[in-house]
Amino acid sequence: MAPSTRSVNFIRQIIDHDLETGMHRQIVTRFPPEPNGYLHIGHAKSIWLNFGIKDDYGGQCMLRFDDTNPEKENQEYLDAIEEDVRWLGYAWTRITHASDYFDQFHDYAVNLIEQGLAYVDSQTPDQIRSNRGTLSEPGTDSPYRNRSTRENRKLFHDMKAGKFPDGTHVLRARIDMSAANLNLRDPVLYRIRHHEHPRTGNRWCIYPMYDFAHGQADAIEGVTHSLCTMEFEDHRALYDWFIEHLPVPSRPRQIEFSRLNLNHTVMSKRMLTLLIEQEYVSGWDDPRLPTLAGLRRRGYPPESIRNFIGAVGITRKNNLIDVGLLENCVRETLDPVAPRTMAVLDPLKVVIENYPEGQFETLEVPNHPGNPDMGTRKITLGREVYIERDDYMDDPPKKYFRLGPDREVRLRYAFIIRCTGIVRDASGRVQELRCRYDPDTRGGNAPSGRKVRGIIHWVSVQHCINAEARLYDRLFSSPDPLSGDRVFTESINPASLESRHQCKLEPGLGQPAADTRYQFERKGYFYPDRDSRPGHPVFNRIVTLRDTWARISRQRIT
RNA sequence: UGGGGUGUAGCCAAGUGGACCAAGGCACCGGGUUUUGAUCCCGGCAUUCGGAGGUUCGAAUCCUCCCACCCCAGCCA
Repeated sequence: MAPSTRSVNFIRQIIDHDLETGMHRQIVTRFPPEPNGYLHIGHAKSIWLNFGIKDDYGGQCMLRFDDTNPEKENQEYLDAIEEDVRWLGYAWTRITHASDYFDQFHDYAVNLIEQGLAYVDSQTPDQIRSNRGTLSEPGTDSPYRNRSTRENRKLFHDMKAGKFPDGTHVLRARIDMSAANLNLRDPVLYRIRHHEHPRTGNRWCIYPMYDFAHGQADAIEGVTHSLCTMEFEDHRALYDWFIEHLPVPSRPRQIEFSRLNLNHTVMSKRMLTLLIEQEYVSGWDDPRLPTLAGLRRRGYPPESIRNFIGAVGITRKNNLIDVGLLENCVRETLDPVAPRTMAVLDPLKVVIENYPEGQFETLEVPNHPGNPDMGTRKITLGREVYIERDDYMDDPPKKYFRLGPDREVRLRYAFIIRCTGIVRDASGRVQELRCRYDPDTRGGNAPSGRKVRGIIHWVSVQHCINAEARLYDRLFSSPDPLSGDRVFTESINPASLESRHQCKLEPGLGQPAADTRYQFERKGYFYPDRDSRPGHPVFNRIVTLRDTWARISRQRIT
């Protein structure tokens, strides 16, 4: 982005101000995922924001696992999250866990009890709910709200000691049951959960709620700006209440921004989990998913995701961003660096009748037309080649520049050929093309001065390798699958994955370079999948090239 | 009918009362270059900022009212 167009998002403006006024000397942020699922591109926004601030301001950023609910969290997720953050290109100052501070949180809770600001409530969950009131009516005080400090201290101690079953008591803050902000109606601080925790094992049977853990963890870590998404805005009053009433070591400030929404996909962990469990997709790293693991497997370079987030920006507005913008970001990062190669995804055999049988010739071609530094490679041409099936039409429409009966086209980097015959199978389907080539048109321009508009890619029948290509498209046909009253899985795009098993590739692709995304000329960017086996390469299509012809032919139809 | 937010082009998004008859990106529409219908390049794309009033010499920016959309009633985060 040019300097003149660069603007600073509202959070950085706040930080700049806090630095100028001397409120802070160093900025500390944190990225606080709950380890109950894999990270997706929405998290990338938060990661980009928090770690980006750390990097640009010479500050600190913690990777903090918000592990306050042992029933949903596990080690697999902890590991995956670390890997994804690292892959995205960020380094944390420290890894921490909310559970690192369980002792401290407990002491804070006792502190509130001593101040008369917390009490043990022994109502049932149903009673608590119905006594909370509604959006427009105040709640009702719990009959246990006025227990003595002594009694509360004892009960809380017994909760901690494991003397009660789950759900029998909770510790609540004593704030205001008639507050307009529901979060202030005596929120639950601790609940009993006889459940093993991935890190603290069986040491605890009471676990703090998010609201009671998050801000205090921020304060303990010296977080200066606690950045979270808009749905926590109503919680800020509670966040501040704890900070004010507890002897915390610092005073963090919560600032909210809006989460990222992408069209033609779903982002919520609940929906992603459902797609995986019901096997609509193959797992958390299915290349159709917006998870970081999925995007990584698909072939998205981390840089392209960072650029995308930067392009989208940080605001407080609801948004639904066009996935086309993401696709544009990959193309933009891949175009200058991806080595070119020719690959035929849907092969149609062409026999060049006037090319001598058994004869081959080698052509030296550039790996990147715009960057000679990327070198050249040698490819082989012979009498038989494969071309793309849709580079031939029996009855070509206007503006179709490719092959048709008695039409000419250039084989990229090689000769001009003319289609002189069509071989069909019993059903009439084109099985093979017979062509003649003009030996004077090798490589450069035609001596006759003849211009051929169409250039198509090809591969030598005798020299290509067979491969599988997985062509991905958006997972949902609907731009906003969760809207409307249909079940969201009904709008899953049946063509979101198309596997082609008979692709013909240049032989060099048998051993693809490590971590390299290739451009299959005219077809898109491709990345080797981990399902590849010796003799059976598998490539994922990251994204197609921009395709003006597809647009023109679409217009013709509509 | 309670509280909290947000409204600038099809999608994002700058703009923080005066050089705004409003940046930039994506998309879209032209045109040029091109042995990828790719890339690249040039041009077009809001007399108007959710609406209506008002303050001011001057308003997208301030005030008033109205409208629309989003979030909140887990012992989830």
